[in-house]
Amino acid sequence: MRYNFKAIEQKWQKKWEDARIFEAEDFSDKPKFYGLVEFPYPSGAGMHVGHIKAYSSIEVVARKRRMQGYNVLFPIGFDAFGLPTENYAIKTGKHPRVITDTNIEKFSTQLKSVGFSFDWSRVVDTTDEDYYKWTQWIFLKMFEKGLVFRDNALVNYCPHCKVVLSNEDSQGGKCDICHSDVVQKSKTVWYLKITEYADKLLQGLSEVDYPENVKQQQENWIGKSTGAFVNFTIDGIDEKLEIYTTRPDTLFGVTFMVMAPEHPLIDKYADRISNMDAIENYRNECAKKTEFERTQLVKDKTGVKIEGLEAVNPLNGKKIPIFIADYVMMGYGTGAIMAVPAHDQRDYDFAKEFGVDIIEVIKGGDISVEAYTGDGEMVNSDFLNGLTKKKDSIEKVIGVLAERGIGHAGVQFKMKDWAFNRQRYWGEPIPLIHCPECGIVAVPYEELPLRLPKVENFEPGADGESPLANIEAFVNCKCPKCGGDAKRETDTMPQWAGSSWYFLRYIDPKNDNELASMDKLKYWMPVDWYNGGMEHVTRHMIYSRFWHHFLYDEGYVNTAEPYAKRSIQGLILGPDGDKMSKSKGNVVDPLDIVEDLGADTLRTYVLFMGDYGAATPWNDSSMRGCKRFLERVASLTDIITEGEETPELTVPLHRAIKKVSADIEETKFNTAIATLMALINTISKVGKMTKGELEAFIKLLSPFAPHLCEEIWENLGHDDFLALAAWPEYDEAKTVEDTVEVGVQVNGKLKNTVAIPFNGEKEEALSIAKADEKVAVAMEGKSIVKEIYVPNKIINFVVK
RNA sequence: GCCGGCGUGUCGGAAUGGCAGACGAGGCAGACUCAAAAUCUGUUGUGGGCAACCACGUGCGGGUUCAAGUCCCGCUGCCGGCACCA
Repeated sequence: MRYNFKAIEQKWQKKWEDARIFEAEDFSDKPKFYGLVEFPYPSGAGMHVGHIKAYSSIEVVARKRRMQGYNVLFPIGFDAFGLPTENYAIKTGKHPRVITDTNIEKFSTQLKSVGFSFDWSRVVDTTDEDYYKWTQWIFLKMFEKGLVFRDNALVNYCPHCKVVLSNEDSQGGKCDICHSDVVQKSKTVWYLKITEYADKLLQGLSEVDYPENVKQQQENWIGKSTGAFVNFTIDGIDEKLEIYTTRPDTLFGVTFMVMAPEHPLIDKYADRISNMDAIENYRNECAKKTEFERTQLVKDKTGVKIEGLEAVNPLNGKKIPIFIADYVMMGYGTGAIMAVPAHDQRDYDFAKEFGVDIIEVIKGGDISVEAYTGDGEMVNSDFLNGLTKKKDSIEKVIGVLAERGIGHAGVQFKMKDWAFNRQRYWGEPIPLIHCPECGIVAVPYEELPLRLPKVENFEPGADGESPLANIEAFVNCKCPKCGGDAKRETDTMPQWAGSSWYFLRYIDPKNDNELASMDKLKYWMPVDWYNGGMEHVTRHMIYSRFWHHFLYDEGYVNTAEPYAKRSIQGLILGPDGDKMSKSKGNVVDPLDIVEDLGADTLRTYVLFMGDYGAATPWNDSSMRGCKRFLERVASLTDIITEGEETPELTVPLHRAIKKVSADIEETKFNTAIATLMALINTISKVGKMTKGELEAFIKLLSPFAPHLCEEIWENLGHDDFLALAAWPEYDEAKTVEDTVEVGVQVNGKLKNTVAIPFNGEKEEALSIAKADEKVAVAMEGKSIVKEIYVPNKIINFVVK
């Protein structure tokens, strides 16, 4: 058969679409499989090779599952709210709606040209008002449950994008969108209380099948620590200074206190502080630093002593100085710490800088050199003296603190609440109303969706206000509670809102009454296998697990965890080994490859190019090798011979079925394809194969190169779809030869290989090995000390 | 600093403790061709040897084992994440 990929690919894409064979059936007696890929942001640039790699994995699994008799849901949609579209709208004057529709159209055409077996009848678009109605609905449910709150606090702010960012959106102190340095700004913003779910998000990790590094990264991000809250007092005032510590066992070693520069107690007692000028100066300096700069200087501690206030250690009544220093953050714990220089390196550095006492309470280190953080005998510590285990000391001291009412055990999380509003147009309007009488009031459910109003100008206001703030018809409204004049919230939700639940909508995309029906959810959930990128582990994956846990608690979904299994694709690098980027000019356009070499070659290559999880450079000639392979497959129709079986091919074929089937399950696509390449090499040497053998071959290849395989299938006389044919089975007995080649070693050095009966007896195997000339030469004149025989693997003679 | 992961030919990469380098690319040689491309065949870890063959070889040093790329200890380099988190 000649391999005319262009004609073949167009032909089968049309046939699949016309026959609607990839549309999932709700409810069915077949076992279900829900395979999910991260839906794309429909940018104007179109598809990237990274999309192809990301989608090809679940594509292969989904195609295999269909052939294995599963009812498969493999949907696609568009995560279309976001800044690039809005910025493009500002630049061109086109409406984001128009831009989004154009881009979705473009993406759909491109995705179809690669032949992905998506269910196109369930497409969701997060910017569709029938979709974001439910995004707003979930938000209101959270509001009802007290998970939405407003607070004035220091937030991450991107001066370039003029927008407030969440912690997840400003990792490493850089804006996730434009990569400018983020600054800290005091602002009143909306938060979602994700921290209330921190423990559940942590616990849930034990019941899902995620790669170990993914779990670890989430654990790290959540950052649970256990310790104690302790109330120090301020001398002479009826005021407590609460701190959080993981080392309450060192309480007798406290020699000073440190508060974050922004700590509210400073302003409260400003009149008692004699050096407010110095303190204000220091605060100003800190405010000027970016988050990044503030975390840079690890060794050189700065700070100012508060003159006029002294703290009292609640255990021994000792008076100790209080400092402010920027190594203590307002956003973690209570914004104040007890400092134990003898047993904490940061406190040690600070104490050395400021000449504060260092009191050893745990023996074992040399505190004249550095802080000691290990275990040891407690000293200078009253009732703790003599204890030697940290665990025991902590337990005892927490008991005493509780007894005396000055402290208690507690946990802290590094994860912060989710700053949830953006001063932007192209997002879901936040369905809340500010009423001068009633306060914050929810938009009634029956008024959802709260639609984005038409505007002319998408520019954010100079004072950091959302473009919606200028639309009077939108802003001015009646309070749903009291009926009086009120104003709408004008900020919109962040980009991550719509993607936090989209996988639920695929299950019931046209439901007007609920986000998805419970019956359908019970049939399809959880997602059986979700593939995506590492960059979403501490963003989208955390957010969507949070929302899903919430929906589970409220009884709207049937599982706590949304994703049963997660896999990660590695980056495709440019041919030069650098990350692909327009500025470097090393970007590969997948559509060019579809045009020049075909979709089947592209699909096969992105999975063959290397370890699926690793970053791999692009290589054009290596891809042409995949094209050559497919051409050889096409030509197999020329060597078909009559008969049931080609004896020389039986074992290689059964082995390939076993290997390819197993490799796909482990995302080892590269070795699955390599197995088929090796098999075709064997077939070429044999020079002939039966129709049945070719059918088995193309079934194995079809998830990777479906168009070509369908064409061959049709050529072989079938009028049904190969995509729905049965996945081949292997016979374990046929995966082994009667005889096996095993290596024969003398003192661990390979001397030769010999043919031994499969699972042969030791005596027989050893005598065959000894009869081998090279082995005999190597052992000549020596006596055998030990004989090792591992059936079908190795023979080793230890000689002296 | 802490937590992960990795280090194998010219390159991408294979190897449940059991014949290191599957498969692909690239190179070299040959066939076809006026020629080139495409295609096909052979060859391709390093060193030595005309050869059969011999020695060496998975970042470095040690260890366990009949046997180590794989397991253990120490070091080193790279990648990713977290980070004055109290």
